[in-house]
Amino acid sequence: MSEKTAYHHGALREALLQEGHDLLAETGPEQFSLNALARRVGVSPAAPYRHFTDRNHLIDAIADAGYELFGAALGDAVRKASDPGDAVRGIVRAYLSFAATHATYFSVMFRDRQDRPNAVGPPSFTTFADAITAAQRSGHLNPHDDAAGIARAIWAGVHGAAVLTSTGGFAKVGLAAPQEQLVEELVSPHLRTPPD
Amino acid sequence: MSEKTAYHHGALREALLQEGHDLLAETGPEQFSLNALARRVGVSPAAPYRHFTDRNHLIDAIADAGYELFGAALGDAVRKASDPGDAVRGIVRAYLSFAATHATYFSVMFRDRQDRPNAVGPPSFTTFADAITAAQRSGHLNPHDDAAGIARAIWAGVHGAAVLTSTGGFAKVGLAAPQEQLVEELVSPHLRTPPD
DNA sequence: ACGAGGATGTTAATGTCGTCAACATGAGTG
DNA sequence: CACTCATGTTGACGACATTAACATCCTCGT
Repeated sequence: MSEKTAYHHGALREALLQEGHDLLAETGPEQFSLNALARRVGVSPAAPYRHFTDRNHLIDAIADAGYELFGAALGDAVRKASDPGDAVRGIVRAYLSFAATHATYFSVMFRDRQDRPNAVGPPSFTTFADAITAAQRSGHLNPHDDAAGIARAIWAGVHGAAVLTSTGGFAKVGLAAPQEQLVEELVSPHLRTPPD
Repeated sequence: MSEKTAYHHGALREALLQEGHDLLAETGPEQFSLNALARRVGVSPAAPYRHFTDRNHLIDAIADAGYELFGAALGDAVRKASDPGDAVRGIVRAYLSFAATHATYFSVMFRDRQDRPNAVGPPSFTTFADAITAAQRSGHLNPHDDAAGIARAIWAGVHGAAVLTSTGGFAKVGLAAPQEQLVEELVSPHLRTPPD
């Protein structure tokens, strides 16, 4: 029960993560204010410190939630693919989609922390390297470089494309392009006609 | 003349830009404090407001200085190249070098401003598109896509590589690689044997 | 049932910050 | 030599992050 002033919020941690994400979407990571978040959730400015040691740890926790969503999206893309070549295309598409759809998570996931060990370990990214390796082994990728090199090139390409699209870098020089076209441009230089 | 408490600094604007860059290198853009900078330069906290409307405008001005250096570096690389194919390689190498050597500028150039028109217009980037177009016209690049598509792919690749190298993304999954190798991996998929 | 204690919130205080208004200085110009 | 505009200073305000000391209440062992 309880409908009046409950001294304890009950689910503060989750509320902070959820509303924190929304506030982050409105203000950006720099202007993000812990006090404002507390106000929004209806608790005192000191309350969040019972759940997060620090303003930065709260943002990091939100980033972690993003990493989970991200990893799931990439994993799904790989699982749904019909063959390893398609898996690479799918993972690239999923990467770009995530950056566009969950821009808030994306921006917070890749912000560089100066002091702390910068960002948490994104285990999701091994998914990437694995998919590339599988595709190359099955003969869908150009074997003239080693798998690690192709993984680097594709990962760099898709990450750069995500950043330059979301920050408007492409648009600013008249290079904006629809996502599906980007996927092709990023992947096809590394593909070769699959063997039968 | 003047060796004691000069009421006027004399070259505050430049001092703020220079020391601002150094402070930025130490603290990162988030922790960067205008008061601390003023202290460091030896003026009152309000003095910078005579030269910059805002904390953000000061950082933007530093970013602008970075854009100039960056544009010059890319331009030099193109000028020094022996042929258009080499120009592409050179520009990619210059991009990665800049991100590594001038990490402070780089990080501040590409931070996304939420409110304001995000970042200034980087005219340096047309250099990029131009070099790609020239290389393709001379037959050094694979013509199966249009020039804009190749420009997008290479730009995205090199930008992503710069970011993932400097933030440690590559290293974190055991994909770190020396710069010269990266250059090859990013450029060669788009090259074809030049015509004679 | 009940009471102790830990988890979770609150209040109050500290020091820093960004920013502004009001005032001071001083260099150059008529 | 007086004016004036650019450049600095002082002092103040409100917001912020963070902490210490105190309040509430849920849970669990008895």
